[in-house]
Amino acid sequence: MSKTCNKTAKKLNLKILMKTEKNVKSDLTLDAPVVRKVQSSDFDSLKTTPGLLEQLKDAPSTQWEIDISSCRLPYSFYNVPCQILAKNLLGKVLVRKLENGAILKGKIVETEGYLGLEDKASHTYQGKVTPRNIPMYMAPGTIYVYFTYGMYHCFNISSQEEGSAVLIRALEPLEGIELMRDHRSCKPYAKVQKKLSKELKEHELCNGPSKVCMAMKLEKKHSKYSLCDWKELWIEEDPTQEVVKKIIECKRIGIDKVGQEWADKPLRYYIYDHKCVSKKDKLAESIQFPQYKN
DNA sequence: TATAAGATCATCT
DNA sequence: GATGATCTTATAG
Repeated sequence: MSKTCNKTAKKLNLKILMKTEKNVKSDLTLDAPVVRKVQSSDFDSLKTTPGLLEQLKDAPSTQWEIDISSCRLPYSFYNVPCQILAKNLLGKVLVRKLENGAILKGKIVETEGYLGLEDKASHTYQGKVTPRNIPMYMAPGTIYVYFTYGMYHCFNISSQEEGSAVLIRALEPLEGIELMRDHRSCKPYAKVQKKLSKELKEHELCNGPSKVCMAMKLEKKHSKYSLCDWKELWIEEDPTQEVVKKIIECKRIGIDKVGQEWADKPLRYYIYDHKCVSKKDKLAESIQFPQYKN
């Protein structure tokens, strides 16, 4: 590295390690230098590291693949502010094409917005950059699936603002329901593959962010593909054209530790009175729709 | 219906 | 070495 580069890197507090067998884990596939640690204000340096923000590509190629995904929503749908996208996603249909050709569909009924750099609950708070959260900085519509609690995944979609994304928290199963049940019937534990104690009801198949990932077979290896052109996942309009009128806005789930200001922001959205929502907020419901008594 | 505890490990500090 | 944008089961009311 030249003197100038060193100086720049030092100025940015940016630590770049060249890719070696030793320091790169299997989930990192970039040939470019890998950003290992970046100080809070250095997210801008992402743009100057070649290849770092490039999406993975695997577009539909057969005529059938092109045909079945021809109704996918375009880039312009995702290229809007996070909170708008989170609300607009309600009522849309998430379509998953498995490698064996099976199709799974679910209507999105619950989402959460993570606003990016300012949002204390966001993985990208203060411009933090790690190998895991890079998809949040990528073009709107990029898939971000992360692994959590030792055995679960959560599926997000990047939106317009730097580092922002929408978490998909719940779906209403529409198609491929028996397959979803199969995918959900085994515990996610790596070693103890026990069956669940009871048969899951339809509304229990995707009523939580990790349940969505289990049912739809979404894993972290799917991160960095785009909903705009990946052949295995996309979003469509609801063919029934049902208008989503009653949207509840309330605080997000499971982020109390970040402090009241951000924990309490109304960034969770769900379709009122929908059976597949993971957790209803009775207080928010009674305030926003007082005419419908709980 | 509500709450608590335990599972389990990649990721980050 | 600590933690977590969760889920399931058990228990209490």
